[in-house]
Amino acid sequence: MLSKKTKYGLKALAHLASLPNREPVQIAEISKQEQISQKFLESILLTLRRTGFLGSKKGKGGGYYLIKDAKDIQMTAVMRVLEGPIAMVPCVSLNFYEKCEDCPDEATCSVNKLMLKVRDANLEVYRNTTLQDLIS
Amino acid sequence: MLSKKTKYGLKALAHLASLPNREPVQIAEISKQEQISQKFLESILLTLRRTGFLGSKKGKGGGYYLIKDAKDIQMTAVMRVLEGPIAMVPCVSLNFYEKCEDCPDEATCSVNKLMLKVRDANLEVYRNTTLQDLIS
DNA sequence: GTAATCCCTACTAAATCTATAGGGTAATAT
DNA sequence: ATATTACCCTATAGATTTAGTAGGGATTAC
Repeated sequence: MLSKKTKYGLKALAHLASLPNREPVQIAEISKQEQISQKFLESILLTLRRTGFLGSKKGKGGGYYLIKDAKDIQMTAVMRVLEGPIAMVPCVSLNFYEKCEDCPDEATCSVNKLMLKVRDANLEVYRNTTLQDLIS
Repeated sequence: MLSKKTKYGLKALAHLASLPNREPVQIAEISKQEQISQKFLESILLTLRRTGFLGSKKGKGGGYYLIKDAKDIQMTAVMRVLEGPIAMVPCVSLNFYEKCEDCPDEATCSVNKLMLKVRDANLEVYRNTTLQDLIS
């Protein structure tokens, strides 16, 4: 299940990407238009700023704006930041690899086999999808 | 994240599929070999029996056994029973479709767009993978 | 200075996951 | 028959995660 955090984060990014320019947009504005709890959205946008997707401007007339072109923002990066590892088990994760305690041998593990395929399929999608592809 | 329920269920199915015949195997045996809490495994196997993957035999010499050939068991079916819907959001689910309350229009929703691709990629994997493919 | 706006930490209610407890029921070997 | 084995079923509880809420602090435009 996709978390609301990811869902809201994606919607916010798409919202910003669909604007003609990169003027700062206030949290309240996005929150209202996308029907998201303002305080929750606040923490999500903060995360997206810290991880390099957004810039922000304080004070009156401030808000958040995209730092890069929408076509240069891959879903792999967005999903990892918002949803966490793309792999469904740590033993097939590229960026967060961990051995399973209970699994004696990955090479013969049925779960590993299946989840490896799933990870590859998902990576393929996320790598080939940019923020730009989600708006239009 | 893959739930332990699914992980254990897959391991149990693979365990049964890797045996030369379809003699009943006791819960305790699977539990021990695959390092799974016996009581938890018990409830998982029960689910798999109720949903038509396993048969069981009571009394001495009893246990669980596969009802169908491993090559005839698609991962789509297994995953739906153990992990739930394959789609990450209900609005792109084939079997559990639900409209999002907060989303005015699916056709222009960025989350919908992305999750549709992800669902298709995952379905492709699960449809083309059988239990037989996981043992080798 | 003041109002607007983002920044940050801590806390909490609810849901979900991962079991565990404790028996009940059916089948089998003898 | 009876003891034994093993599956069948419900309820509950601890741990973790999710989805917020509360409350104030810092910065900027005017």
